[in-house]
This record gives sequence, structure tokens and C-alpha cells, in this order.
Amino acid sequence: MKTMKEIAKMAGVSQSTVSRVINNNPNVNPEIKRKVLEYIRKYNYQPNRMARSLVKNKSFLIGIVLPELTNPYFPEILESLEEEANYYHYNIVLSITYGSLQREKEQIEMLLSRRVDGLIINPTDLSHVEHITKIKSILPTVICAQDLDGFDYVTVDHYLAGKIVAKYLINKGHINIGYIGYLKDKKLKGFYEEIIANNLNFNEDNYLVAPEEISDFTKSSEKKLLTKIIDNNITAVYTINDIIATKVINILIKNKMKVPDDVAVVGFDNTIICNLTNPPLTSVAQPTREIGRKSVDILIKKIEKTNAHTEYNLDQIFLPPRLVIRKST
Amino acid sequence: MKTMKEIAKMAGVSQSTVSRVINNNPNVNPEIKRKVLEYIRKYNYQPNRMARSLVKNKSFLIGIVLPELTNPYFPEILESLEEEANYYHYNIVLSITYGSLQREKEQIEMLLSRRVDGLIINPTDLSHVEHITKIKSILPTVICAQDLDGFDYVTVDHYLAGKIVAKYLINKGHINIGYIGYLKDKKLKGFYEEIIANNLNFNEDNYLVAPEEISDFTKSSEKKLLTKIIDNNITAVYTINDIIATKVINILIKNKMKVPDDVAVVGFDNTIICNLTNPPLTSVAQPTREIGRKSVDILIKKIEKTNAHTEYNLDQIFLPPRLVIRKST
DNA sequence: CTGAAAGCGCTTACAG
DNA sequence: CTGAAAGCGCTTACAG
Repeated sequence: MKTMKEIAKMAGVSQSTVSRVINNNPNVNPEIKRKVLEYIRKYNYQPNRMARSLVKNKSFLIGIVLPELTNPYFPEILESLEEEANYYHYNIVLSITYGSLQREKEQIEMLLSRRVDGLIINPTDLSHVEHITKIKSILPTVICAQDLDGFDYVTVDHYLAGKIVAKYLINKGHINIGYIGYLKDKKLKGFYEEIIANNLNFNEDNYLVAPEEISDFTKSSEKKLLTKIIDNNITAVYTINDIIATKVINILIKNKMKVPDDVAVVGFDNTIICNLTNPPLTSVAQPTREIGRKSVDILIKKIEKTNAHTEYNLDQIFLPPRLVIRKST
Repeated sequence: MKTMKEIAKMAGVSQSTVSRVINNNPNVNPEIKRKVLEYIRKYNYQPNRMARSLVKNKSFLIGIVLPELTNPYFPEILESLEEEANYYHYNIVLSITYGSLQREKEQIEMLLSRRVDGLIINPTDLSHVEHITKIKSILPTVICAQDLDGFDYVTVDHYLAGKIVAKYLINKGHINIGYIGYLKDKKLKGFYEEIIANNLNFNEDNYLVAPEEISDFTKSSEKKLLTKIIDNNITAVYTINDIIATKVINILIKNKMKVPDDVAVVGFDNTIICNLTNPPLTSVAQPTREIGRKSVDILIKKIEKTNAHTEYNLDQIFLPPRLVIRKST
């Protein structure tokens, strides 16, 4: 690749002039500009962005740190992060931690040394974030798809999702509704509160099985699930994600129960799976694209503010979930 | 962030010495080294990699160009690309084209101007690759998960996959086997040749429907599929991917046919979906992790060779597929 | 409108 | 073992 100096020499002008042409500085003689552009095209010259970044102290690079890409949820977010960043002429340096805190720390240092202009991260472990706290003070940082006190973040409102699902199922006439998920999950909190608010019961009988029991899919957990459903006359089940939901459907059908006639099933994440199950799965859609987009918007706002040392407001955004109704309910 | 100069001043040494400490140059007085490191730690100094890249004319950055991340296949590859690159201390600049040739061109230029050391790309359109051909001559480039004459590439052996599936189904006693996919696909070629080699018939009756017809899933395409299956006594279907396979299963079951008793179904890609269908789906696994790993290995080999201007051999690698047998066959 | 010069933050011969 | 100086490829006051 040629350098600016070489282009300048060939065009018979100074390096400054070539620089002006490239940066579209209006103070250039059109005739000269034409000639310089000619050489630039001829040699397919691309200015070295690293050199530019060095001078301008700005890389137009955003560091993205994600735990994994196996769950289809993250690729969707990543796509929208990339797309939105591109819109602002930023590019993305991707790093994946595979759930290793050690790696997360190393990768953040790497991104720092590469002088990214900002960081978007989905932390591996919300109870170990000191390194992120530290970074935050020297680099604009946004937490993506999680909420973390003291940070800027963009995430879906799990609490609201729970309420929406409960409301929907109650309206459909369900009285005994089961839940398969974690107890500490905000999905449950909203769900529970809405059920109680409607004077329905929700106790440990409604907490059917742990997600792991479904994932492992043993005979005994299958039996436990069915027993709980039958004994408590459960007619609807709210699950923590589409994969669990699909397994529940398969267990029910295998045991001659009808979905949704005997038991309705609701998934979470609204993944591609929903259209493939039989019947198609009702599921809570996270606004993944918007989470990605918003994360970038906020980050870039912070980046540009950094120079102007304006006020420091935290952006903490909960985006609304959306229930996508299909045949399983 | 402090600069090397500032660290040097505080430590009372020259910038050269700080540089030597950072680069682990053995010719540094241990006592001085200790002191320098102290300041580096104290201020959490991270050397500016851009400046270093500028001097060394090497960025330790690899450009990755993929068409999308929606198909779970690409995130898997991306994960292994990132992991392997990291192993060699390279990082990844990710760009997604969304199937736009225009965008592909722009992104490649961008990567070029960022002075990535090499490029791994899954081209959007194999019939428009002039811009990639051009880049190849100035930047080490590897085609990932596709085969393209004249380029280095790593991909799965689709032809072999076809043969493996045909062999398997024939061994299972199937005589009339259907195919849902594209005619120009190498998956079909190997499949077809194996069937013919076994003195079985394969003509347009066995080419059931186009994948699009299944995707759109209209009444008429459904009818067409069923008619073809029944009229030709088809007892097994080889499909182009797991999504199509799942839809086929759902159509069959809806029409009171049994899988695999009446019709066996084989998918492709061995995605997470396979364990969720009912019955679980037999599918061809692509060695995605290995495709990613190999792509990086080859690229880095090229990158390091570039300096040594050694011989120019093309690495064109077909990796073997693996049939994962489940209950649908 | 144009060019010479300084400087961004590093590395690396070179001389000592 | 150490430092001063040049240079990587740009941008940007500054002077004209």
C-alpha cells in the first residue's frame, strides 16, 4: 500500500494537500484536487487509519465483550450492535469470554491498549464487576442486556414481561398457572405479583421443576413435572426460555396431553424455534435489535460528550418486551 | 491514560528503557526494570497498540467478513475464529454484510484502511468476487466455509456429505429417497452419485419441492410434497438444512404420517433444533469449530510467510462432515 | 489555496 | 545496560 507521502510526490503536491483532499477540506484548488484523486484511485490508496487515530486520539473502534454466541440471543444483539456502530462509522472489535472472568479482564485490557473509544459489555458475572467499574472511569462503557447499578445499561424489562404473561394467561381463563425457571429471576417477580393481584394462588406447587431438570430430561423429572401438573390442575406453563418450552411441549404430547387444550405453554426469547414447534410456540420477544441499537446510541453519546465534559447522567433503560402469540396458548 | 514518555519521566529513565521493559527486552538492569514496572502498575499504564502497530507495520488484527449471524451456523464459526485468533494473540474486527455486495466492498476497504494483517471472509455472492480477488494480492485472505477456485479456503465437504447420507439411507433399506434442496448444490451431487451407484432410481420425481416452497409453507406446496411422497412411495427425505427438515416433519405428522416409520427425515447442520423436534432429527454436522480454527491457522501461516516471501501454495481444505443419527431415521 | 514543520506514542538501530 | 534520535503515516496549526 502506498503512503500519503508517495501519493503527494507523484501528484507533485505536499502531503498536507493530499491530506486535505482525503478529508474533504474545501480549501483545495479543484484542479489539484482532481489530480490528487486521480493518483489515489490509480493506486487504490487507502489512508492508514491507525496513523490518523494516533494523531486524533480517536480510533472509531468500539470494543464488544460478550460471554458467548451459542445462545441465538447474543448473535442477534451483536448484529444490531455492528449495524448501528457502522451507521456512525465506528467499527467493532469483538471479544468473547466464554464465561471466564479472567478472560474478561484480559480482553478489556486488550481493548484498552487498542484505544477503543468505548466499551459495550455483557458481563460474565454480575457479582464480579470491579474491573468494569475501574474501566468505566477511564472509558465510556455501556452494559448490554443486563442491569447493573451505577452503570449505563440497556436491557429488557423482565419484570414487566412476567406481568404481561400472567395477565395474558389469566385473561385466557387460566386459574392454576405453573412456572419453570429460577426463583431469583425478575421474570418470576412480575409474574407472581400479577397473579397474586388477581387473587389467584401461587405457591411451591406452581413452581413445577427447575430448568436443569428439564434440560437433563430424566424419567424422574418428567414424572415430577406431569404429577405436579395433574395434581394441581395446572392448565398453563410459563417457561424461562424457548428451549425449555419446547421440551415441555414434547413431554406433554408424549404423555397424551394436548397443547394448548390441556396445557398451554409460553416460551421466552421468541427465537427461530417458535415457528418450528408443533404447535408453534407463544413466546416473549426481547427487543434484541433495539437493545443493540440503543446500547450503541448511548455509548456514542457518551463518547462525544467525553470531550465536552458535560454533565454525567446515567442512562438506565428498560425496554418493553412483547408477547408473540402463537398456537401453543 | 499515561504515555510512555510520562512513565519514563516519573521513573527517571529514558523512553527507550520503558519500551524495553514492556517488550521484555533482557538487556535491562533488573533494579531499573522493577522500578519501571512499579510505575506502570501504579498508573495502570497500557502501551498504545496503535502506535506500536504503526512502527512495526503490523496490527495483530484480523478482519472477519460474514453475511449474517441469524443462521446459528455463523456464530459457531465466529466463536471459533475468535478463539483461535486469540490464541495467536490476534484480535478480530467484525463486519457483517447482510448479503449486500456493496457493503462487502466497503467493509473490505475499511479493513484495509485499518491495516488488518489478514482477512477471513465468507463471500456474499460467489459469482461476484472481483473485489476479493483484488484484495487477495495485497492482503492474506482465506475464504471460510465456501470453496472458491484460486483462493485459500476451508469448508465442509458437501459432496461427501451427500454420499454419506445416501449410503446411510440405502443401508437402512430405503429404495425411493427424496431430496429437498437446490439442484446446483454439491450436497445433491454426492447424494445422487451414490444412489445411482447403488442401482437405484433418482429422477425429478425424487426432487420433491424447492426449499422456498417449504419455507413459505403454503397449502399447495404442502399438497405437492405429500403427493410426490405418496405417489412415488418415498420413504426417506434428505433436506438442505434443519429448519426445512423440521417443517417437513411437522407437515408429515399433521397429515397422519409417522416419522420415521412412514418417512425418515434427515436434516443438515446439526443445529440445536435437532434435539427439540419430535422425533429428534438425524442431521449432518458440519465441523464448524474446525472450519473456524483451520481458517485462522492458514491465515496466520500466510501472514507470517508474507514477510519471508516463501513459496505461494494454496491451501484448499475440505473437512469431513459427520452424520449424527437420531430418532427421525 | 499551499507547504514546511511539529507532533501523536511508540520502536529500534546506533553510539557509548 | 542506557539514551538520543530518527522514523512509522498521518493531521494541523502556522506562515505565507
